[in-house]
Amino acid sequence: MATRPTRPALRERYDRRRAEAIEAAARTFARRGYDQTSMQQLAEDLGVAAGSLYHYFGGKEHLLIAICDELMDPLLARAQALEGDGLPPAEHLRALVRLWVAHVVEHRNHMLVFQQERHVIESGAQWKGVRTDRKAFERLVEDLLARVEDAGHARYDDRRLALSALLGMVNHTAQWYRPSGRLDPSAIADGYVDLLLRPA
Amino acid sequence: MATRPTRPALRERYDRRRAEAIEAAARTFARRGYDQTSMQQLAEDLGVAAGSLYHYFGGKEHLLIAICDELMDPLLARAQALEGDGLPPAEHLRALVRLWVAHVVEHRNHMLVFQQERHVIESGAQWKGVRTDRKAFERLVEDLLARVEDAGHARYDDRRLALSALLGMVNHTAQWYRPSGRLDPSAIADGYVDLLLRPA
DNA sequence: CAGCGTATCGAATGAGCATTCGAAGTTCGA
DNA sequence: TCGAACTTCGAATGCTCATTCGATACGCTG
Repeated sequence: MATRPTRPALRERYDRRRAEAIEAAARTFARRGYDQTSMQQLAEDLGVAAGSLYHYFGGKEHLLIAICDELMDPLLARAQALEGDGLPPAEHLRALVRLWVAHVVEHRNHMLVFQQERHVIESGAQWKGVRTDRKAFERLVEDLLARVEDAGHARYDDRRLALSALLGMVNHTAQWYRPSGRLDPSAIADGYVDLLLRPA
Repeated sequence: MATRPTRPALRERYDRRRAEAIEAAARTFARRGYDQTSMQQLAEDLGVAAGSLYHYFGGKEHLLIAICDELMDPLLARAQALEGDGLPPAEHLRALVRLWVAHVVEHRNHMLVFQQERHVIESGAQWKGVRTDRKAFERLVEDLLARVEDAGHARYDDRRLALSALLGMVNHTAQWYRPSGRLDPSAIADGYVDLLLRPA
């Protein structure tokens, strides 16, 4: 069962193999669904025996948790880092949405899994961290929208509705984005921001 | 196996029981997930034996198909009916989004299942009808957005991006809407439309 | 190169599940 | 009321799957 090597020389390989497994799992879960994917299939994708996965993960659900953590942790961290840059509200919003869309696009398999398995994540103590991160991120966006409004860059009948709309459009991007598509992540983000920013 | 009674007197009961099963399945699939829900549990929810469900449905997947059909068929039908009303573009859009949000809210369990099982629906011949309906609906919205733009009610850098944004925000509504919430479906719809309509 | 921490294997285990089906019960229509 | 159509039952079937575990192989480190 999941034991990180004590010997430093072995950690790099351990961490790399573990990350590869998460990446492959995200890809396969996104395509076939979490429940429809057996540990056997996952192991085949990686070219190892099924039992070997249990050296890196306590069980199948740990893979799911790892996928969600890989998705939310860096997103929240980057969004929080942006807070310190002291940008004016409208520019801050644009920068945040760009960063966010880029993250969604970069991790679209993670996103698809996250959305598909919403019902699992909503309940269960092992998911508390993921839920907390998501709430913190949404809170951060909401506060920024308030500042955008205060600065006169927009006027919403209902700010929380504007927040939900933004969450919906950005997260939905994972469902249709293709790397070979017409628009790059920045253009997509700007298109969204243009819908949200208009002088009062 | 699924045989609709020939005797008219029995059809009403058959149709009702079948519809109840679909409704209950949508509720439970939305909460626990399709794969995590056993036919046994579904049967218990309905107060019947597991085997009895097979009198109404050929198999578990038929329940899923029925849920998606119940979701898409009436939505597409209502949206198409609206086309005949000859409304000017901006009003037409508002009417369509109101109808659409109301439908999503009314069938939010169906929507959640539809979204969660996206990967199943994307492939497989038995899902062609559902896929066709969704495409037809999206096409209809896209054409309407074009008319809105032509009429000078909005100007999008990229119309398909505006379409994706609208799809994202409306469909996302199923994830947060609560009947006891602050906003009613019309107010939600109007909030979305306000983001999309602005003079060029 | 010896030995321990590490990594992988792969067969075995046991649980859960969708589906089947023959029997028993129920309801309608004549 | 009788027979046929319809409905429900629930135990049996056979499969898939997550997980375990003892054995084996590998590779640092001293």
